[in-house]
Amino acid sequence: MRIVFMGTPEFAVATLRQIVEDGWEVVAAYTQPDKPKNRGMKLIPTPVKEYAMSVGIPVYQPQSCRDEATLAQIRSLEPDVILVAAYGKLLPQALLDIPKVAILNVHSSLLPQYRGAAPINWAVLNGDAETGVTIQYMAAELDAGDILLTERTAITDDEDAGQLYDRLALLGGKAASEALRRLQDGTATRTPQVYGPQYQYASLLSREMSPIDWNKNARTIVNKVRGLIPWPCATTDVAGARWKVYRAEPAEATDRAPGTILSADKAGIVVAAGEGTSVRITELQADGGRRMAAADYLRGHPVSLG
RNA sequence: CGCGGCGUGGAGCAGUUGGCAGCUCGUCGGGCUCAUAACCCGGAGGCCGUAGGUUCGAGUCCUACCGCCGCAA
Repeated sequence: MRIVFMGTPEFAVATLRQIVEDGWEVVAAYTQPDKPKNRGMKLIPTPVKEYAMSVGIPVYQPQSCRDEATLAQIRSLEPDVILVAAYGKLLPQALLDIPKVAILNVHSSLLPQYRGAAPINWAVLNGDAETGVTIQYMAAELDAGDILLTERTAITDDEDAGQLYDRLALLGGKAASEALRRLQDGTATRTPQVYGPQYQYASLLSREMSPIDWNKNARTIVNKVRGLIPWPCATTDVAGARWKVYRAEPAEATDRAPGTILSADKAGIVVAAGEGTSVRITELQADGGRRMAAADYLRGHPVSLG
């Protein structure tokens, strides 16, 4: 089968790498145009572009997938399957109609739960015990396509969204490869999503979500810390400094007012939270500094209790 | 040329208008203790990111470069 791949970040690279290594014929890779990023606003190639070029797959970076020139170009590749993983743009119906066999998408949640841009983060933010990946036949409506297969995986209490991202990326790659195999074998099934109000939409994260509300209970706060990794990260302002909190865990019960610093030592910085709970911050990053253990931070930055 | 912060013993930081390089932790040795991540005494460990410049004298001022971080994306 001739496969056209579409994807952009590291998550997509995992899928592309998996199908390449499994021997599927990838005739082209579509990815977002290079954009000015990072300090100095240098033009940075996308992870998919870098990987595709390293294995000799032709790379295309159209500004839009809606113009006729781009559509014609994809048609000329005569794909049996288009495989999409975190491409970053909505695809028009005209594009969905191109492949002879199917257009599939790797989505990092158990659809129909968490349709949208940030499914991995929301699963952790909500403290879910389980998530997974879904291979769907793409539909015009975002993440509403029929399901080809799902793979489930447990989320542990102390796993952050960044770690889960890496795991789901690998799982997604394997699932995608399996889906291609089923398409080729003729054993692929097709199950419509049954959507309802019980399902949450996983909207894009924003910096406004960062500040920690210490009136919330410890579990909720810890989930926020885990869920907002690696961006935008949970933050809190302490004694004139702003901390990005990278790792935290629920600590002992307390009757002190939420936001009160109960202790600051080698074990971490314990802050009172809501409902009589408290949170131990064990890893953080202050302005201008690098990410470090709370114990390291305290050596050069005395933190007063209260 | 997008904006800004920072590079100082193993770790995290301070270093005032240029004038002997400090603090907390760790580490090593000794002491106290039933005991300890506690406490006391003592020691080792720094080309102050790199290369130039100004100066009697530079961690500190000037220039370039390297590296790290945040914003912005």
